[in-house]
Amino acid sequence: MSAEEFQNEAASPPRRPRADSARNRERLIAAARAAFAKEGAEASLEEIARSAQVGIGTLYRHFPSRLDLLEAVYRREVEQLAQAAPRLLAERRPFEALREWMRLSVDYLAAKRVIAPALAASAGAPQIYAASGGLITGAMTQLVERAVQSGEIRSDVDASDLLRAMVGLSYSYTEPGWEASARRLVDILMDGLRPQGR
Amino acid sequence: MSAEEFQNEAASPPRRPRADSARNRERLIAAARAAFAKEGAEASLEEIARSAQVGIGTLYRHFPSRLDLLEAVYRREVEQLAQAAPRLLAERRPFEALREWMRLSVDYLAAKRVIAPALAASAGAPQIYAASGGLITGAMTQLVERAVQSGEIRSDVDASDLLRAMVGLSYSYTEPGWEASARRLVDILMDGLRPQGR
DNA sequence: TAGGATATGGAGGCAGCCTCCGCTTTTCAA
DNA sequence: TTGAAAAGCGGAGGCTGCCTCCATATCCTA
Repeated sequence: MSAEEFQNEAASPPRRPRADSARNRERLIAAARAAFAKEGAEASLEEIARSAQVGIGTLYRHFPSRLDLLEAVYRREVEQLAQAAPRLLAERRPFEALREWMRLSVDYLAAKRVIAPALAASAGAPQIYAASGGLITGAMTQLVERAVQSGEIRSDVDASDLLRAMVGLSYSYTEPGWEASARRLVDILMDGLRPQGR
Repeated sequence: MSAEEFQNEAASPPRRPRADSARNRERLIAAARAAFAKEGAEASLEEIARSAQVGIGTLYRHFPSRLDLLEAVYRREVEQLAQAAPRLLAERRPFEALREWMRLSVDYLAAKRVIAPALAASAGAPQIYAASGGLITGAMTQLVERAVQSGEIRSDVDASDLLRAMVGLSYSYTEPGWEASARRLVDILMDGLRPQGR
């Protein structure tokens, strides 16, 4: 190891990241989110850079591969979904919080639907899913526990039941109108969750 | 309608399709099958044409879109799987025929796995799936009935049970070693099917 | 405010998509 | 068998997207 390298490692005081860099990163994620939702995982990266008003080189520095960008979008989606749980619980009654959260999760499934096949073709999928699974389950547990405690839903369900139901919702992925159908099913499910039927 | 057109429709003795055309079509399907299995649904069409030793123009005439080619490969796969059932039943004992057929179906799932996401992004999926579902169910029914009749498997199962099990097998699609795992599960399942446990 | 670290963006080279049309092969009627 | 028309072939060419590279611009720290 050379002298400079050693110095780099030992003495470098970590600079604050540049403001424009962070801003461009955000723009890219937002543009990518929209593009992937609209065009699928094969959306043109040059088009994404254009719509983020950023050079193609900038896109590639932040996200060296398509998968990196896909992953960033997915991660963001998961984080937002997880963060929504406590916010919803603070804002409304537990039952409505749960219902609203389930609705939000339909968007999450839309993202996952796009990303899963792309991710499947690569290594590194495990870590991403493991992290996201934990966040989702945690959020769900909060919501279900509160709703059970308040007596607004039956007490013999837990987060894993709803998780399974969500997977079921997403099973009809390939159909054209699946999102509308999934939303309808959320309502039905929520009605079914009320103590002693309605 | 013009005079020529009328004549075309009424009096034209249908020419035999050209031999080279049929041959090239077969070559293309075979090359595409290999390429899609190896590279996924995004395999290069020019590469497929090259490996079929056919011009790119020929590929496009036979299969105007990537989806058409994908569909032809899938349809072929389904037909072969369905045709394998009676052949296996003629060749070996019903239990072994069923086991072998289940193993073959892992390859079919591999094809479906590649094609489903591509098909999902388009219209026209319904007809394809409807036709394939019927063929598969028919083949399975034959195999199960014969194995039950001969007393080689328990009598309280039917084709739809196995179909469901197959879907379950394919559930872990995204994992890297899913094919090996699926094959192992086939064996376990077959053991479980023996009358009174083994 | 200067100077260096950091980030930008787009030109350019490459590959894949798809169309178009001049040329070749096959079929069929005589 | 032959010859002409139908059918099919194939690849050049135009276009778009992928990704790299580096001269230039911007930001952070002192």
